[in-house]
Amino acid sequence: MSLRHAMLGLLADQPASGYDLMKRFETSLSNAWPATQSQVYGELGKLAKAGLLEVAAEGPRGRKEYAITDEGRAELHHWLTETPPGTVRRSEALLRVFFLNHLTPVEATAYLMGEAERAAGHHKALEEVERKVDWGDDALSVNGRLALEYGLRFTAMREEWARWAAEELMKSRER
Amino acid sequence: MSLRHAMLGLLADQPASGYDLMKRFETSLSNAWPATQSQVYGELGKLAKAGLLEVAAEGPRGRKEYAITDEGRAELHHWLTETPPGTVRRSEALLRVFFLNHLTPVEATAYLMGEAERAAGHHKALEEVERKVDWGDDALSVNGRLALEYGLRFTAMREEWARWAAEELMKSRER
DNA sequence: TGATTCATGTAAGCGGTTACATGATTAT
DNA sequence: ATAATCATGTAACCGCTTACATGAATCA
Repeated sequence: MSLRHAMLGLLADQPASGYDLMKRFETSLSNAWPATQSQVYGELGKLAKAGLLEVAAEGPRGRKEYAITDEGRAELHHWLTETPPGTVRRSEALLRVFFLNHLTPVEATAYLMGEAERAAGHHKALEEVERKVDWGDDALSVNGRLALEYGLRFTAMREEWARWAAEELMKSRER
Repeated sequence: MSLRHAMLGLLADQPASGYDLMKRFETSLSNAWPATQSQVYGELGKLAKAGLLEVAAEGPRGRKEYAITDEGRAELHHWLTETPPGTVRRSEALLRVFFLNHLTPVEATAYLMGEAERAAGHHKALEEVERKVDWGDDALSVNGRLALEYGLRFTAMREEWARWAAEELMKSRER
């Protein structure tokens, strides 16, 4: 149930509509926890019904601006401090590694080199973000930079690993 | 639809029952693609109906041993070589980083240090696996070692990042 | 006036988790 | 005997994705 907490976290900074939240998901959270429009609107309704949010204002085009309640803040705090983060991680890319023996050496190497390039591309994209965003000293900038650094280290690690793995495979094929 | 390909990949090595597959998921694939018992049995039925698997033999206790068909092998090969790996990665741990500003400095640091320790623990567990498994020169050993190395690098990276992030947070709080 | 942006919602379907339910065979 | 292991299946539920559906307000 991380989506609801992601939304509570965003709304803890300032009130927003579903539409606003979607934009914020796309720009900041998309690499950690993507969400779709229908999901966001659905969850807004549930959170309001549960008393964790309330409709603070209504605007043109049926716009509903949601604000977090004290109960919502308490739930966010509880989630952040009392519950251990879920650790279930699925990686389709890693899964494939287990089946590389069903490919020819050429195909397997091609896959790993492709992985290296995908990681490198992702890394470059993150560097681009780092350059374009003007980072302030505000809380969101600080947190965003921490998350970005995680992404940079992760993509770098993935590229290095993939190149290493390609070499390992070649070595073991020689034997 | 990675589960079906994970199952095809396992069955490409040798025929197995649902029960066998479950054990293999638990030992080798659990870190890349966990699966539950009900999922495995359900998918076996679907794959057999689709002609990618067939019941090769029946044993005691209603045991059904499934074998991959040529069609199944073709599908596995197609998946491995023609389709790009899905890249959707959700990380609850990273998501929380975006909301660290809603915690006190003490709480936030505690969270990051906890992350570092969780990563270190996971790292140690993988080292334990490395020590206990007797790695041969067979295909599964080679692939397994590649995947294990990925895990080792990943957990090391996470620990380092978390310690770095905790320091960064302290620095920015001083200002 | 016509395109773009803002804005909200519903419905079908899929993959995954948890829990329930049953029973045969083998090892102690 | 009885406990552990082997073995298969079903049902309810939840979160997420995709697609559909509608329309008001603003900008060029």
